[in-house]
Amino acid sequence: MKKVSLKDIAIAANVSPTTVSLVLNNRPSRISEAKKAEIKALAEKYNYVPNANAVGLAKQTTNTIGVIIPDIENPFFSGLASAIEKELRSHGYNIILINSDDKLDEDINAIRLLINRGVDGLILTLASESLIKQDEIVEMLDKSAIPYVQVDRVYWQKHINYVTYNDYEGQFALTDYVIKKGFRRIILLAPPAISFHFKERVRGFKEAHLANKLEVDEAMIIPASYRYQGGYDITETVLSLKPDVILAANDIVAYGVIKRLTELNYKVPDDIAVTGYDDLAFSKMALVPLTTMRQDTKALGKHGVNLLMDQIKHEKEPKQIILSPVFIKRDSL
Amino acid sequence: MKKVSLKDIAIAANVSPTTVSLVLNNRPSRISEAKKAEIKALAEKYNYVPNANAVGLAKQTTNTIGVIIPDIENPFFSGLASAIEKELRSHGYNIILINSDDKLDEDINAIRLLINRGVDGLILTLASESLIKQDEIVEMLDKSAIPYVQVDRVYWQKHINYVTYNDYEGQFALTDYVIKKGFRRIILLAPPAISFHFKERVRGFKEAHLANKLEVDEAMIIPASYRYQGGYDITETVLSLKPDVILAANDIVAYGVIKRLTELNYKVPDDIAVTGYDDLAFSKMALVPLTTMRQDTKALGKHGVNLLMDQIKHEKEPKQIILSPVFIKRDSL
DNA sequence: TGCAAATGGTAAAGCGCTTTACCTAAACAA
DNA sequence: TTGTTTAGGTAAAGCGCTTTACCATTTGCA
Repeated sequence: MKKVSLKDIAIAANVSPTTVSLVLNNRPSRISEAKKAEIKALAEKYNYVPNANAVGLAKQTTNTIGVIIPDIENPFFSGLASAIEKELRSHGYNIILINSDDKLDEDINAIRLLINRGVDGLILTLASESLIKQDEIVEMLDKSAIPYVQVDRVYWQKHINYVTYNDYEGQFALTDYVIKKGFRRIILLAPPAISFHFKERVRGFKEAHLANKLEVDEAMIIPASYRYQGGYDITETVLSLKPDVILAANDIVAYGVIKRLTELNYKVPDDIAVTGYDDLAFSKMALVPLTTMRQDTKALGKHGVNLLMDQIKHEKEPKQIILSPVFIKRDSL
Repeated sequence: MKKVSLKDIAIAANVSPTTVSLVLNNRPSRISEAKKAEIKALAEKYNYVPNANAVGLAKQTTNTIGVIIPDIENPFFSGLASAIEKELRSHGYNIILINSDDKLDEDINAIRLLINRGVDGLILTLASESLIKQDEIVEMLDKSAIPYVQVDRVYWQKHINYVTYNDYEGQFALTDYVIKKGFRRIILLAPPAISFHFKERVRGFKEAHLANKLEVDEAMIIPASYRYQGGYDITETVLSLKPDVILAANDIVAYGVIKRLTELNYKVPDDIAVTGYDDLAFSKMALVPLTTMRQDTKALGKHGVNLLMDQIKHEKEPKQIILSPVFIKRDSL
């Protein structure tokens, strides 16, 4: 029942361990095809699995990727985290996942810790406030010489690998749709003002108005929160603006809004329409199925991991990926 | 920026690597307290982190735990999986997670694979059908000499570590509550007949009737499914039994039932009441907040991991834990 | 025929740690 | 004085793999 080692295979094949290693790793070498086949067959037969610790030790690699996520309780990020985990696992990597609580200090500590732990790469979705200390963070990362990629929240720097969604395009599409539907008192419950997404969402909102020859009322743009409670709390205030539709920063906020609207005896979408953003998995089972822009966390995770693998395994040039969200029509509008 | 090694500490402290290893691992040894303190201080100062691969290689351990889960799409199991992962991570372990699709063959393959990979331990929630081949599976596990624990779905064997919830107690409490509320046409949408939980749930259901001096109508006990679609599909059939309350096997099934009932113009709970089982996280945000029995996946995961750690690190006697579910009153009844 | 190049490998060091067996000097006992 | 403990360490092997430099043969070619 003992595990077979590379040495065992070597003995069985009557060659040196070197040869077996070379063959099984498909290294360029001058081993004859016959021996190669024989060794591979033996490895297969004995169900040989390399000892990851030994490989890691010899190669000076930990087989571990550090992942930093701002808020694992948020279904968008938990979806993202699990997408990243699954994808990394399929590449044979272990994961150290750190929840930064959307705090800059935690981010910096976490990055230090992960570098110190000797991770082979980093996948980062940093705290909103990290934008301020962007330079410092980038320097720290670059100096470590550890490959990294940014996901969802990105610094837009050309030497950094990143993948994110096109906020401008998404918010434009949503707003345009609403305007063409005839709505005129449109509230944008924007992401927090310091967030990575605020600017482009607002730009999309405004340009959609201009494209439809409508004036933009700045008062209708309200930077808010990403949380359920935030949507719930702000709803009553927003009502004083007499909206006929509320474009929430994400699905969760939309649910908060809908909950409060329902309590206040407004019917959604008959009295006031609401849209979300993200298209979370449970949106179909929810109180009111949500009209929203889909941002697929699987895609984000997959591309993020692929970018990192390109860095680690092939040392490719940095690459940037900007995905397009997809408009999803349901009942909330 | 290079990582400090044990040797570096040894040089700094002017002792041998052996000494450093002994001290930092708190091994029984004859190193003076003064040196111990000095070495620990240096390790701290230089931010020394042992190379996991080297430790693993020397100790002949992989620092990896295998986890088998039947259906990661099911929120109960995804909650369980993430609880287990979090807990294992906090103990410094890596995880190989395998989704068996609730299939016996996949379970057996997965167990083989994990043993072969040399995992340090296993956490298992096996396929329902695995009950049939219980002996074979247990033999395979025991022969491997790798510590393992069963979670949620367990074989009730005294030499196996396991943690699960008390189904009898939960179903009794729920049924009793319903009866005392005055309901009489009570449907039990039981778990699948071959499942680990069927028997005890049914027993709880029956004994609650007896305790209230009511006859049990076997026709009202319907083995069903664990899935949303299962609940949805069976609802129309069940209506011919003129129920006034439907006790679903879990929350997901309850949502399926409620969805279908709503489509058929029944009001929940006014026309027909519905209860769930599990208390999934999103039950609060749902169409109808669900009355249910809470089975905390965090607790399950935590106890499971702790049991395993007891085996691995302290070689304790096998232990069994049976948790009590908690009744949660909401609006669906 | 003689030498370079190609062919087909292998020896051995080293990755960073753990662990077992051993060493030396001082303290103590007889 | 000599032998025995005790205190306080250390040397060195080994975990399973990768990798670099180095061998032997055989073949090709002038």
